[in-house]
Amino acid sequence: MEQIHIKLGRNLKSIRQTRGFSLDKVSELTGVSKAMLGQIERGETSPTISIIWKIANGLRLSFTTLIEEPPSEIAVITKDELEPLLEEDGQYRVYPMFPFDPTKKFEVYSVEMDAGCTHESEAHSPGVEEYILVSSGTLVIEIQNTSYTVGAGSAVRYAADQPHSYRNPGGEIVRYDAIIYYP
Amino acid sequence: MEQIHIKLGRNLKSIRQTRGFSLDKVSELTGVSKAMLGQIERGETSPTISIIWKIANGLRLSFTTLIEEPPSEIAVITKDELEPLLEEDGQYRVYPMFPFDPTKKFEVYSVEMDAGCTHESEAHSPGVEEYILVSSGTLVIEIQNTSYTVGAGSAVRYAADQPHSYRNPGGEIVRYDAIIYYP
DNA sequence: CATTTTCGTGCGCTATAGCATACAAATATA
DNA sequence: TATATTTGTATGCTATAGCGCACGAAAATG
Repeated sequence: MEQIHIKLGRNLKSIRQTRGFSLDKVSELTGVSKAMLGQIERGETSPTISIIWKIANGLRLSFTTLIEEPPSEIAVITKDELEPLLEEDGQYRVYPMFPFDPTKKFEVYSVEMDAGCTHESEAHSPGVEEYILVSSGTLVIEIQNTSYTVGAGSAVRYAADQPHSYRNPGGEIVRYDAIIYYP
Repeated sequence: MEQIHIKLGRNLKSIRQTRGFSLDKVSELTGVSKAMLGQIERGETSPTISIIWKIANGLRLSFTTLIEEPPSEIAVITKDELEPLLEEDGQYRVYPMFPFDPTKKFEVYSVEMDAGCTHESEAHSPGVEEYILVSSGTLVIEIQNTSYTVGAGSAVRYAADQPHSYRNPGGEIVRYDAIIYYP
């Protein structure tokens, strides 16, 4: 994950420049010192929320405008370059394809489960939903004492604010993609 | 304006408690020290954006969730308790009824113009819009070398990214409400 | 050109963000 | 009731956020 204050600096500088402001002008509008503004733009510092608030106020910016990723950027991720999270003795491997990002509301990862493997998952917070898309093998999901069998090409959605478990009963590896949505 | 870090602390504490987490648990989830989390909740400190980022990430919260005002609060504002911004020798008085708030995208103020007064306004940033509702008297707005006469009960909307001026040609006071929208 | 003004960065200093640790109160376990 | 365990707070200490000021480069003005 790229450092947040780098993003902040880039955004601030681009906003300032498109408006044709100097650091002095922004300092006057926001009450933040010119030197500090320069450091923020260069990503040399991680400002406090008070300073960010002053900047957002003085420049009449919404909070997210300062933090958000500049739109439409292409990101290609391959499993090879990712370090999987290993559980169940390495038989359950989680690849964080699109890790959680506070400016969004979800995260996406791919999972590989070896034959015969079982994985228990704790209850998440209320309102959290999981979307599972099985791409190969057959996955059994148990939730509220009921088992759901999901073959390759099928998908499930369920409220994840309760304990649930994944099981690969077959003889071959199971692969699925999971989307976790946070309300 | 209430200090932002007070709000942040309140929100964080309420989120933590509804999820039934201890400070230790949150510290473990976020990588932020327990002591710091306590201080943030008590509003004793203004954390840096890096820390807020860690918290949002660890708790799977959107950025705004931490900052936003708890919904549905009643706020009553009267002009009497507001200090107006005086311009044009006090003949042009601006009352900030709902000052800009980075979690919203607009601000609202009421204006009083004495008889014969004129006020010039600089061009705002691109995309900014102004909504004017005249409540008493007659206001003349000049924009792009064209004059628009707006009587009591009427309203105007225009792109404010160009110079514009307000004039009260009549013999009585003019009052109007203005909404400034920032894209 | 010479001179002034405007711009961004570098410097030294103070206040405070942030950590690890220790502590006191409350709750749980015996 | 005594003993752990878990809670939040208080205490130094270090790193750094944030300021005012001054500097050199660039642009503007004469």
